[in-house]
Amino acid sequence: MIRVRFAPSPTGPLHIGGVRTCLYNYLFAKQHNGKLLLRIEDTDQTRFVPGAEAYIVESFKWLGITFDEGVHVGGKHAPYKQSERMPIYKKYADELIAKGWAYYAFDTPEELEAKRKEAEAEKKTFQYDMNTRTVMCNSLTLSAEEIVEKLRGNYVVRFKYPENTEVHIYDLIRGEVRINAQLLDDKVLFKSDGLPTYHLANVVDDHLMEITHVIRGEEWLPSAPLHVMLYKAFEWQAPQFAHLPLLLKPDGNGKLSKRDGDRLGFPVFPMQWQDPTSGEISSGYRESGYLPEAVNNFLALLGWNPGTEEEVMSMEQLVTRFSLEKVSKSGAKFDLDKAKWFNHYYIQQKTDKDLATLFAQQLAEKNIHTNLEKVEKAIALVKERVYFTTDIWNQSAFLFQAPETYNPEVVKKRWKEDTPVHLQQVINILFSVTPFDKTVAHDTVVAFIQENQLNMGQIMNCLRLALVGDSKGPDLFEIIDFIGVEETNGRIGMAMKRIAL
RNA sequence: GCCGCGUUCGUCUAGCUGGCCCAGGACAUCAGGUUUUCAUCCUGAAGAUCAGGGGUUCGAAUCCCCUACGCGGUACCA
Repeated sequence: MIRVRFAPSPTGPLHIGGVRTCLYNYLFAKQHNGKLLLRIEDTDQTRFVPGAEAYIVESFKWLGITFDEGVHVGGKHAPYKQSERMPIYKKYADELIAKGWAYYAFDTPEELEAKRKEAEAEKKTFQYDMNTRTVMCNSLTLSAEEIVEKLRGNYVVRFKYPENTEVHIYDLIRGEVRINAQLLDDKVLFKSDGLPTYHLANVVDDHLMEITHVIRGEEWLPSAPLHVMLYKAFEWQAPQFAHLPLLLKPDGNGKLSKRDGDRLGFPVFPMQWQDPTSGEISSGYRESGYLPEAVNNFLALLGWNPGTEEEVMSMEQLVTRFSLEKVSKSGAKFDLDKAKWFNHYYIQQKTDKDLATLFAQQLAEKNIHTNLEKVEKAIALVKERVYFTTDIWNQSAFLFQAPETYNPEVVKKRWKEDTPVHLQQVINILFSVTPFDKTVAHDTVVAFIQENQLNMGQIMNCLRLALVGDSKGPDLFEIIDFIGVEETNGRIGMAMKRIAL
C-alpha cells in the first residue's frame, strides 16, 4: 500500500509551489490506490502564523485535492499536527543517544555565533561536524559528572555522523546521488525548547505514519542524506525519495517568491491571504478568477508531462497519466500566459448555466437583479472572450446598463456629421420589424445600407458605439435582441446628445 | 568559499536503451482567413547548430570528461 504525505509548515499562506508538490503527491497516491495524508509541521513555534492551517485546508478543498488522513479529517495515526505529538519525539532522540548515533551539545547560540564569526575572519566556515565536535561543549568531550550537571540546563541533541561513510540515496527523479559524510554537519535533532527539528520529526512521523514515498521540493535534497542516515540509525526501512524541481520566477532566475507576484501582478497563492499582523493582502488564484481545474492542469505540467502531446487533462486523466519518472530535473519558470490560456479553455468548457449561476452572484453584488435565464443568455454572448471569471462583467456590462462614456478614438474615427440621420433611419427600421427578429432586423438594415450606398462599417460601428460605448463586443443584433429595441432607441438618442461634433 | 542539483525555440517541454531529429508539440509572437467591431476560432510562418569545448563512434541532443553559467543547501527554519 502506497502512502504519501504533504507536510507544510503553517508559517503563512501556502505557496503555489507547495500546491504543486501536493498535487503530485495526490496524483501519485490516487494512481496507485494509495493514501495521501496532510500533516502540519509546526515544530517552530516562533514562526507560527494564526490562520495558516485553516488556509491550507481550505485551499486544497477549493482545488479538489482530497486527503485520506490528516489534521482536518483524522485517521489512524492521529494526531497529525507535530505540536500535538511532542511527547513522541523525545523518546526517539533518547534512543539515538543510547545507540551512539547522537549526543548532547551544550554550546549556547552565542558561543556558536562567536565560532562562526571567528571562522569568517579567517575566510573559513565553521561547521559543527566530526572534526569540530571534539573541541566543543558536548557529551562527547565532557565528563560524566559535567554532563549530568549540564543536562539540568539547556541542551540540544545533535546527530553524530559516522566517519568515512558515503551516503547513497536513490532519488526516483534524479537517480543515484552520493555525498561524503565527512562534509556533513552534525545537525540539531532536538532543540532546547523540547521540540524536535524538522529532520527528526519528519523521519519519525514518516515512519510511524507508514509513509512509503517522500515526494517533496528540491530544497530538501541537501538534507536527504541526513534523513537516510536517520532511518539507518533507527534501523527502519527508509521510504523512497523523489525531489521535485523548483518553480522559478517568470523573469530572470531564482525561486518564485511572494514578491514576484506583487511585482508582476499575478497570484502566487491559491487563495487570497491577509497577513494577520501587517494586514497586507496577497492575491490568490481563486479570487483572481481562475478555475481550480485550470490551476491543477497548468501546475501539473510545470515540471511534468505525459510524454505525449496531450496537454489538456482533467484530474482523472492526470491521475492515470502521472509518473514520477517523467518529472523533469530542472526548475520550471512560471508562465503566466499559459496559465491564462488554460483558464480560458476551461471556462469555455463550463456550461452557460454554471457560469450564469456564478455571474448572477457578481451581479447581485452590483445590485443588478435579473432572472437567471437572462443571465445565461448574456453568458452565451460573451463567454468566448472571457479569460477569467472576474472579467465576465467587463465583457457584458453594456448588456445590463447603458454606456456612460464613448471611446473617443472610435468617435473621432467613425462618428460623422450625417451619423445621427442614419442612426435615426436604422432605429426606424428596427421598430418596423415586428415582432422583433434579429435575423430579419440584420438583413433589413444591411439592405438599407446597400440601397443607399452607405458604408457598412460606418453605420454598424456607430450603432455599436451608441449601444456599447466602444467598438468591441459580440454581434450587434444579438445585443439589440438582448436589450430590446426600446432600450436601443434610448441609447442611440443618448449617444446623439452626448457626442457633440 | 564548500557541497549538491541542473543546462534543448522567448516560456513549458518531446527526445530516456546513440542513426526515423538539418530536433516535434503547446503558450507567446507574426501573417492570412472568418466577421459590421474587438475578441474567439481556423490556417500558415518564424523561432533552438540541443550552454561551450574536448573525446568515444561509421554516426551523438542522446555515452564519457572538462569548463562556464544558473539554482538549491550550508540555522536550536521548515
